[in-house]
Formats: sequence, structure tokens, C-alpha cells
Amino acid sequence: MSAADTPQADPPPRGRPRSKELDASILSATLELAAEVGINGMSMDDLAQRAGVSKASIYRRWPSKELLVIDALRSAMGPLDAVDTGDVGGDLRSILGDLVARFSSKERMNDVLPHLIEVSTHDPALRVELEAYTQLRRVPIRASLERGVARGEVSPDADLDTLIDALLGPIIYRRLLTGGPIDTAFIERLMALVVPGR
Amino acid sequence: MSAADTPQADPPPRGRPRSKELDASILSATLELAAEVGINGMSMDDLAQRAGVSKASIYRRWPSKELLVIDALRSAMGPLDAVDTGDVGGDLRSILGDLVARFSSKERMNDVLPHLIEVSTHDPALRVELEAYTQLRRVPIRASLERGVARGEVSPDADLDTLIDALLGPIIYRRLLTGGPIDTAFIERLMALVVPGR
Amino acid sequence: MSAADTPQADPPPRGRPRSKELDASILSATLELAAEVGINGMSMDDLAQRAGVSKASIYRRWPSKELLVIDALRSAMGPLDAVDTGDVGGDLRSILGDLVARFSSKERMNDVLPHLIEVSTHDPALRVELEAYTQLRRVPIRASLERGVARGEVSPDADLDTLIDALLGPIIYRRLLTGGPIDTAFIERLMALVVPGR
Amino acid sequence: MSAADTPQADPPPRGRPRSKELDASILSATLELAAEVGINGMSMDDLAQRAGVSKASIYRRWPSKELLVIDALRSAMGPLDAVDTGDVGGDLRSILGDLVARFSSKERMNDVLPHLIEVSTHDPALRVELEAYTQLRRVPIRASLERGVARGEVSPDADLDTLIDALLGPIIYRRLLTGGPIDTAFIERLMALVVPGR
DNA sequence: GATTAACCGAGACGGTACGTCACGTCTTTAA
DNA sequence: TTAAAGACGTGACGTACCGTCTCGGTTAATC
Repeated sequence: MSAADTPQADPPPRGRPRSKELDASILSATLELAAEVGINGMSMDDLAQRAGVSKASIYRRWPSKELLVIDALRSAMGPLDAVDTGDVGGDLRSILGDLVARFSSKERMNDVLPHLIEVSTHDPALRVELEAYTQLRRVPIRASLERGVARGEVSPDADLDTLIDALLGPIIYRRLLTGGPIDTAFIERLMALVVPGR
Repeated sequence: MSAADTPQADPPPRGRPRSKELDASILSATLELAAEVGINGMSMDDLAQRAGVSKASIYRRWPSKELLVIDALRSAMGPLDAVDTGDVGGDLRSILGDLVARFSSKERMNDVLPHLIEVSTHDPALRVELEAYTQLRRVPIRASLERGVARGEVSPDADLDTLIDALLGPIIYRRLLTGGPIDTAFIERLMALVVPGR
Repeated sequence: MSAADTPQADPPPRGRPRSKELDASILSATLELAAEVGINGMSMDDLAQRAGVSKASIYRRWPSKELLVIDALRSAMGPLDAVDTGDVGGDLRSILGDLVARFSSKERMNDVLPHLIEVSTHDPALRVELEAYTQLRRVPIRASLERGVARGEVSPDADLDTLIDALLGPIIYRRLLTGGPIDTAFIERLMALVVPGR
Repeated sequence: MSAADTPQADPPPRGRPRSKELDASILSATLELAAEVGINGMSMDDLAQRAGVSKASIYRRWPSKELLVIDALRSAMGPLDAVDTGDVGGDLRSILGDLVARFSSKERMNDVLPHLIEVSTHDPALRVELEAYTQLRRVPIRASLERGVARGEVSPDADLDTLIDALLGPIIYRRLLTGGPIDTAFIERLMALVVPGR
């Protein structure tokens, strides 16, 4: 099913086409700057200069700073590598371990999530994007758990959504609120509680 | 023998003392305005006007909007009413139920937490306050769980901290990220997973 | 050979050019407001509003209120109408009479000169502008005196600069310090003293 | 005629009398500070601290910054030493020479006069004080000229007021507006014009 | 000697203006 | 039509100063 068979095909583009190089340049400058000075300290003027681009060219592509940041995030994430170690315990240790590694890195990028959450409070469009992004991160865990159900490692009447919440929620909670340590020991205790015996 | 036999007697206050009425007036105006227009939409000028106070009088007391908001929050919270229904299940249903009610209310106050999290990213002082506030909210749950251990309802070798994280984390996670429903059904599923049989 | 064969061709202007309408709007609003409430009572916010312009647009053009006022003054002055009645006495009566009329008008604009003098005390840039403006006002008198020398009405070894000082100085002095009357009678007495017989 | 026979004699002072030391301390601190940072750069808070005095004690004595400054000026001036060299030319050279010396000194105090002029524009009380101060400075010149009239050095039908204006005005004018040199050469040229032969 | 009224230092207070900054839009010339 | 450059409106920021007010405490003259 091709993209072109929508009833109202876009008219053939007129005028100078948008440069794809600018797209890339803006996105990477965003990642750089946000990492350096934090998302709040990054002004759109500075960003434009860093990217060697005019502000208008940015706003022609993204309607707001935050939607740009979320796209930059997505572009940086790359395709989620499907994890399949053969048992649920291994899968989760791998996936959650990645998360631990990411959070323990000292990058300033750490303030991106808080910022997006805050802005999405008054920006429904961003809220939609943020929730989509959040769901994306749940996919591999869900896949692993479903394989676990098939293999009999996970009870067939478990509520997988709640299970995922119970795995990711405490990590996020520590990250955003308590400031408690997020390490492999914590992951083990958490799994002992939520998926005992795995 | 002087009246102030504390080891470190602070010097007697000099000059005109700060008006306690202004303290109160500012704090309550903060709660009102933040609830009405959100913490981001609340400008310090508007706040000063609403409180019937000059901006300087606010900045004399709090170095930033956020520290002020945290104080306002604390002032509004009052002493946490100790919950003790006699069993852990009842306690948790009561405490988490309160949380559910708070989150489902439609007040604009809902953006306070996201905002504080975001700002505390670049403000260590605020971060300290926020974590202190967070710990405060954990106290009643911990007390209940400890009574549960004493009564034999909770395993004595359970890691209470992780347990609390596993109860609060998923709720916060839904609130801030997935946008999933936070209701009694969710609480029940969560408890079934984390404190089975309660 | 390029179109701009001035030795120092400035680079072609880039970006959106400054609106000349805003220039005009700001200058005329400055004259209006300064006349109404005095230069000290004129806040930059009020001025911006009156001109229908943002404060930033003002500060983009002028670094301070006073340089703006000086420019406004210059813009309002227009080309000095050359006075030539045929004899020095007539010229001076015309020129100084204009000054008298200006000072006796009850406009608030009267505080402009005092204000500019005061501020130029700590602002060398403004000082330069003020002296340039002052010199401008001397030009017609000097021209008239030079014609008088040519016609033999004024002694050829008179020091014209001192002569001008002796004509303008007492008027300014009364205006700024003694508060004494500045009228045609005073002008006559002054001329009888400084340019006797004219 | 004593000060006490006004119909409503001041009641005998009750309570603690004002400290005369504070008067002196405030006045001298005013002269110091105004000389150092200029009258505009001198804040009343700084002044109070420099004088080792509370702001209230200043405002108890003077109703505004400017009236204080004018008093400080008067206190610094001391009694005008009567000049009498025996002829008008000598007197004027002495008196105007003093003025030249004062203006050529590099003290920051130089901005006092401009500031007072400017503020007196919107402050009638200050205006009165300023004009009184101005008249004070004219007294010795007038006295000298009157002696000159008696001695036949000055024409008996000269208008002394205009004469004084013509002597002081150009000096003030250069000082405040043109920035031209104020030196003995200028004084000589001026006198040659206004009091020829002296 | 007690009272009293004005003094004093310290610093809080309302009001007002300041000059700066960032966002997202608009307007120009050039490609 | 896109691009670079930068002007523009809007609106908030945190600071500074003025002149007033409010504390606790001090000093003389009066009772």
C-alpha cells in the first residue's frame, strides 16, 4: 500500500525544494546544544547559529522548540534492537540494564525528559508525541513478556501492562523524584518483587 | 545565665521584622494563582499584585519562583494525617486512593509537579527541597508497611524501600508519561502484583 | 567598477531592514511625550506604547533615552532658516527673539535642555552630541556677524566666538540659574552692552 | 527682632534632641560621595552607610536628596570673602579667576550644578533654593561694580544686573553647553567686550 | 527616679523604571 | 518556494533606587 494512493494526492512541489542537509544539520545541532547547555538554556537563536541555519528554516520544519527536540531524540534513538536472550529474566536484565546505563551517564541530556514532561503539560500536541515515544519504549518489554507467556515463564493471566508499569515506573520515579540510586542491585530487587523467580 | 541557653544563640533581630502577614499573603496568593493559571503562567508581577505586595518583598524572602512554590505547597499540606486501618491492604487503599483522587482532580495545580521536576534539573537547591518533599510523602506508607511486618502481613525480609517505589513509581509513571488511567482498578492490579494477597 | 565607489563601501544590507516608519513613529512619540510629561517623567515603556512599538525596537536603535531625545530634537529642528535682514542688529533681534519666544512658551519641553546637560555629565557620547547640537545653533549668528564684518558694522578684530558667547551665555544663564526675565527688553540691554550701536 | 517673637513661638523641644554630630557627618559624607561617584550615582542607602547613619535620620533632616545636596554645598562654601582690590578690573579678575579655578578642577563635583538645575525643573522648592544660591554668588560682583560706579570707573547709567549676566553667563554657558575652554585668556576677552578698558 | 517624647540604627516595604532576554513571526534580498 | 539575516511584538525577568514605615533601643528634659 503505497503512500501515494490517498484520494487527495499532494500537488507536485513547486519552487525550491527543502534541503535535506538542513534537516540533519538542525537535528544534530539540537542534540549537541541540548546536551551542552540543557534544553532550557538552549535558545533558538543560538541553535540556528550553531546549525548554520536561519531561525525561519527551523520553524518552517517544526512548529515549536519541543517538537523539534522530540524529533531530535527520535532521530538519535535509532531502531530499537530487538532483545531475545531466550528467557524473560535475561531479556529484562538486558533492557532495563540499558536504561540504567543511560540514566547513569552524566550527560546534560538528562534534563530532556523532565523538560518534555513539563512542556507537554500545556501543549497537547507535544503530549501526544511524548506518549507515542513512551509507548515505543515499552514495545520490546511487551514482546519479551509475551514470549515468556508462550514459554510458560509468565502466568497467562498476568496483566502485562501493569507488569510493564511496575518495571519501568519505579525506575522513572527514582530518576525524577527520589534521586535514589538506579543500578543493577536495584533492578534485581525490583525484579524479585515483580517477576519473582526470574 | 541568659535566657537563650541554646548553644548557638542567634543575634537579636535588628531592624523592622518581616511581616508574617506578608508571608501568609504571598503563600496563599501563590497557591491560588498557580492553581488558576498554572505555575508557568504565573508571573511574579501578577503574583505580587494578587498578594498586595511588592515584587521586592517576594524576592527578599525567596530567591526563585520555584522555591516559593515548594514552600507554598508545604504550607498547604499541613501535617500528614496518619492512616491506620489495622491492615496493610486497607492502609494502602486509603493512601493510594488519596493520590488517585488528587491526580484525577482537574485543577491546574496538576502541572506543579512536572514544573518542579524540570526546574530542579538545573537548580540543586530546589532539587534538595523536592527530594525532601518526596520523602515526606513516603513516610505514611513506610509506617504502614512496618506495622504490617510486625503483624506478619508483610514478609520481614522485604525491602521496604523498593516496595514503596513499586507502589508509587507506576502511578507517577502513568501520570507523567504514559497518560494511562489512574483509578482504583489500576491500584488493585498494582497491589495484586506487588503485595499479593493484601 | 562597482556601484559603490566610496572608498569604504559598506556591505550590502542583509536581513530585514529597519522600518523607517518605526524610526519616525518613535521620534515623534518622543517629542510628544517629552513635551507632555517631561523627559524625566517619560518612561520607556510608556514611550514604546505611545509609539506603537516594542521597547526592544527602541533600544535596537538608541542605546539610551537621552541619545534618542537628542535625535528627536534634531529631527524636529529642521534646516535652520538662514536669517539675513541686511544688518547685524536686525539679524540678532530676529535670532535671539526666536530664542526668547521658545523659552517663554510654557511647554514642558522646557526641561529638555537641563536634562540633557545633566545626563551628559556622565555620558561622553551624549556630551559629544550635545556640543554638536549647541554648535549648530551658533551657526546663523556667526554667519550674520561675518556679514557684519564685511559690511563694516562689526569691528574686524572682534573675537566672534566670544561675541556669540556674550550674546547667548546670559540668556542661557538666566534660563537655567537666575530665573530672571528673558524678554525683548533684556535682549536690548544685552545688545547695547555687547554690540553697542546696533 | 528676635526669632522668638513670632506669634506662635515654637514649643520648647521635648524628647531627645537631634545630634549635631549627625548633621555634620551627613553633610560631609554627602560632599565626599557626590564628589566620588557623582550626585546621580550616589544612592541614599550608600550615603547613609558612608555617614554611619540611618536613612531615617537623613530624611528627618532633609525632605529630599537634592535639598540635602544644596545644603551640603552651602556648608562647603563658607562665607564669601569680600574682594576689594581697589579697582573693578582687579576685583573681577580675582572673582572670575576663582570661578575658573573651580571649574577647571577635575573633581566629580562638577556634575552638581547640572544635576541641581535638572531636578529644580520639577521641584519648585529646590528651584527657590537654587536661585537663592545663585544670587549669593552675584553679591561680591555687584558690590565691586557699585564701588566702581562710585569711583567713576563704571558708567553710572549701566544696568548692573545685565552687566553681571554678561560676565557670568558666558562662563556658565561654556561650562554647561559648548565645552569651550574657560581660562584667563577667555576672561580677558570677555572683559574687553563687556567692561572695555578695565 | 520615673516618665515621656523624640531620637537613633537597621532594615522591611510599595512603587516605579530600568535594560535584557527568549519565543515565534515577519520582511527583506538572493538563489 | 526556500534560504540567511535580522527586525519585530510580546511579555517576563530580576535589580535598583526613592522615600516611608516599623521595630527595639537610647537619650535628654520633665515630672
